[in-house]
Amino acid sequence: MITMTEIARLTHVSQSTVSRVLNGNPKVDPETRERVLACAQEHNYQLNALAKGLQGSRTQLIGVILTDISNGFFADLAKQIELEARKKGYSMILFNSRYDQTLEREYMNVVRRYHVDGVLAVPIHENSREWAESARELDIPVVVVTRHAEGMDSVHLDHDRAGELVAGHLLERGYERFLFLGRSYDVKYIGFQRGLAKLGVDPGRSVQSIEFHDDEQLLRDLDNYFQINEPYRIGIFAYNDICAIHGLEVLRRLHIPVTQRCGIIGFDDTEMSAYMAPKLSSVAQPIQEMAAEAVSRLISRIEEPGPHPVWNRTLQPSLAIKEST
Amino acid sequence: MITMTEIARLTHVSQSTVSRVLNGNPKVDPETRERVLACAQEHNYQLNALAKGLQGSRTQLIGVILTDISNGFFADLAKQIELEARKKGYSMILFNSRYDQTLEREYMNVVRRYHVDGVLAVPIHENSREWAESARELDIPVVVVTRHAEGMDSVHLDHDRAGELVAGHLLERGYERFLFLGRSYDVKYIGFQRGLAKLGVDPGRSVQSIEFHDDEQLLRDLDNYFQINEPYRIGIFAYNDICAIHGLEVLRRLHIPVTQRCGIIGFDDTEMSAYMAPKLSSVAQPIQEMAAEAVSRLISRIEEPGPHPVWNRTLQPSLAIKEST
DNA sequence: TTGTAAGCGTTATCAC
DNA sequence: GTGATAACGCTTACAA
Repeated sequence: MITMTEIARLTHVSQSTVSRVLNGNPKVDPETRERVLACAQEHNYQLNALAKGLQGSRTQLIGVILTDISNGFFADLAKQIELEARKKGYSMILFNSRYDQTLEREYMNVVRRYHVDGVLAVPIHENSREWAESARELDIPVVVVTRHAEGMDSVHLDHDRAGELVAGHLLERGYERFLFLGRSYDVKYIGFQRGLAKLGVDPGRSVQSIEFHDDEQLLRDLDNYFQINEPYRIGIFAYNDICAIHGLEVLRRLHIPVTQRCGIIGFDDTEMSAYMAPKLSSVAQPIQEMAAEAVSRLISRIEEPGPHPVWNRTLQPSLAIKEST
Repeated sequence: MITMTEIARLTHVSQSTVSRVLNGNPKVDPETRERVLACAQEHNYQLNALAKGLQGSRTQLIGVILTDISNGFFADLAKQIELEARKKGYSMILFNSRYDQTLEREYMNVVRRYHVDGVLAVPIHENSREWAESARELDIPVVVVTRHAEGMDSVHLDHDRAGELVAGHLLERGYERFLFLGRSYDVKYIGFQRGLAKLGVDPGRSVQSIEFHDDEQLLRDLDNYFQINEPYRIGIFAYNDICAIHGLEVLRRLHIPVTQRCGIIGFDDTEMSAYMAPKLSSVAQPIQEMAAEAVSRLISRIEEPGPHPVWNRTLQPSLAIKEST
C-alpha cells in the first residue's frame, strides 16, 4: 500500500505537502496539487486510518453493540445504521452481546482498544448499574438505541404509548380479557395496562402477563389460561414478533382459532410477520428514522464534543394491523 | 486512557518492560511483572490497537462484506462469524453492499484504510472480473463465503448437489413438472436439472425457470405457467427462502393448493421458513460450520502467510422437509 | 533482566 | 507555498 511519504518521493515534494493536497488544504500550488493527486489516484492511495487515528484525530469508526443480530428487527437496524454511518464516512465495528452481560462488558473494552469515535448500543439492561458504569468509563459519546436509558442519550420508541395503542385496538376488536406475553415490568405492559384502564377495563381482574421461555411452557400456560377464561375472547399482546409467532404456533397446537376465540399482536413488525398465516398484526417501529436519528446524534456528539444536556428522542409507534387481530 | 508509557512511569520501569509484561514475555522479574500487572489492572489498561497495527503487526480486525444483512440467512451467518472471530480475538468491521457493485468496490478500499488482517466476503458476482481484481489488489487474505469463486479460497455449499437432492425429493413426492424460481444460470438450477435427468425426467420438456422480480410479475408468470401445465402436479424449487415465501403468497392468491396441485421448496432453511403455513420445506446450509471453517481458514492464512494452493471447502446440504412439499 | 532508540503513517506546528 | 520536525503508542532490535 502506497503511503504519503512514498507519493512525496515520487512527486518530489515533501510529505507534508502531500498531506495538504490530500486534505484539500487550499495553500498549495495548483500544479503541485495536480501532480500529487494524479500520483495518488494512479496508485489507488488509501489513507492509513490507524496512523490518522493514532495521531489523535478521529478514527471514523463507530462501535455498534447489539444483543442479537439474528433477530430480524436488529438486523434491519444494523443495516440502516451502517447505511447512515456510511453516508457520513463512518464505518461500523459490530458486536453481538448475545444477551451475555460479561460479553457486553468485554465489548465495551474492545471498542476502546480500537479507539472508536463513539458507540451505538442496545444494552442488555439499559438501566443497570453495570451498564451505566461501563458507559461512563468509556469517555466517548454513547447513544442508546431502542431503549430509554436513564441519564444517557437515547432514541427509542414510546413503548408506553405503544402499549396504549394496542389496548385501544384490542378493545375495539371486542376482546374481553387481556394477556401480555413478556415480563411484568416491561414498559409496554405498563402502557398496555394503563391504556386498558383508561378505557374502562379493570386491570386487576382482566389483564395478566405470562413470561415466555419455550414452546412447551407457553403451551401449558396458555392452555391453562384459556381454560380459566373459558367464556371470554382473549386479546394477546406479545413483547416482540418472535414471541408472538411462537404464540401463534402454540395456539394452533391448542386448536384455539385466532380472531374468533382470541387475537394476537406482536411487536417490531418484522418482515416475517407478514408471512404468517394469519398474517401477524404488529406494532411498527420506524427503524430507518431511529437509525438515522441515532447516528446523526452520535456523530454530532463526536464532532462537537463538550458537555451537553442529556438528549432523548422518543419516536411514535404505529399499528400494522393485519389478520391476527 | 492509560498507556504503556504511563504505566511505566507509575511503576518506575521502562515502557519496553511494560510491553514485555503485557505480552507475556517470560524474561521479566516476577516482582516487576506483579507490579506492572497490578497497575494495568487498576487502570483498566487497554491496548491501543491502532498503535499496534500501525507498528506493522496485526490489527486483529477482519472485514466482513455481505450483500444483505437483513436477509435472515446472512444475519445468522454474520452472527456466527462474529462468534468464531471473537473466539480467536478478532473483531469484525461489517459492510453491507446492498448488491451494489460500486459500493462493494468502495468497501474493498475502506477495509484497506483500516488495515484489516483479512476479509470474509459474500461477493455480488463472485466470478466477475471486477471482483477478482478488487480481491487481488487487496494484498491480504480473502475468503469467499457461501459462493464458489474461481481461483480463490472459499467455503460454500455444494449447490449442485443441493439441486440434485431437491430433484430426488420432488420426484419422490410425485411431482411431474418442475419449475425453478431464480436465474437460469444458477448452479442450483444446473444441479436440479441434472438430478432430474438422472432420474429419467426430460429437462428440455419438463423443467423450466422463472426469474423473480416482484409479486405481481411472479403472479402473472405463475398463473400462466399453471394454466399451460394444467394436467400436471408442479414441483417448485426457489433459489432462497425469501423467494419461496413470495411464491407461497402468490400461490395462495391464485388459489393453487400447496401439496395437492404443487409443492414448493426453498433454500437456506431460515428461521421464518418454519413459521409459514404450510411450513416451508427448505434446503439447509450448515451455517455454523460454514462460519467456523471460513474464519478458521482466514485466520490461518493471516497467521501463516505466504503462497499456498487455493483452498476450497465444500459443505453438504441437507433437506429440511416440512409441509410445503 | 532491563533500558534505549528507531520506526510505523499520519497531523500539526513551526520556520522559511 | 513549502519543508522540517515533533508527537501519537506501540513492537522490536540492540545495548547494557
